[in-house]
Amino acid sequence: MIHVIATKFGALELEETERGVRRISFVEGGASRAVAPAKPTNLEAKLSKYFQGGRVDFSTVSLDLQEVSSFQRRVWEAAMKIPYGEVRTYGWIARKLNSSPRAVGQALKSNPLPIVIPCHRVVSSQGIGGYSGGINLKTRMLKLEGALR
DNA sequence: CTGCGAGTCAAAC
DNA sequence: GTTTGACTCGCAG
Repeated sequence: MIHVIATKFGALELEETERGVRRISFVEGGASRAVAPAKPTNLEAKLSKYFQGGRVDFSTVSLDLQEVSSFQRRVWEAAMKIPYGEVRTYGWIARKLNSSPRAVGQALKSNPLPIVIPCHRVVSSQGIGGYSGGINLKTRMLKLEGALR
């Protein structure tokens, strides 16, 4: 089941199964393709609330992750523990997992569930760091959460 | 302050 | 086997 919803950061494509959300991606070309679902799912309701600036807890959302390495899973789980409005550094996660900052970045890059897995809350110790959806997007989401000075 | 080198480790080649 | 990062730390200029 695939839905496209409109947000102020562009259209968002969601793929959900009976087991949970499988994939989230930002869609090129803005919100024109957005379709209002007849019956918004729990996840869609949370996402629209989030993009309206609401403090949303995604930790209860059920996930349907496809085959991934155990390392990726550990990094994503660590990222989901970062509270709303706060940030951590790549090095912070690396030390927690006995890994290295670059490896953490690699795992976050392949995150299939932006926002639900808040990879945008992971920043570099020297600056904003990177983001697979574009640094611009990362910055705006952190501002939305009030996590940026 | 800025720039460079080395350390690091999972993934990609 | 080698190279490449969404990094970090330390140390020169």
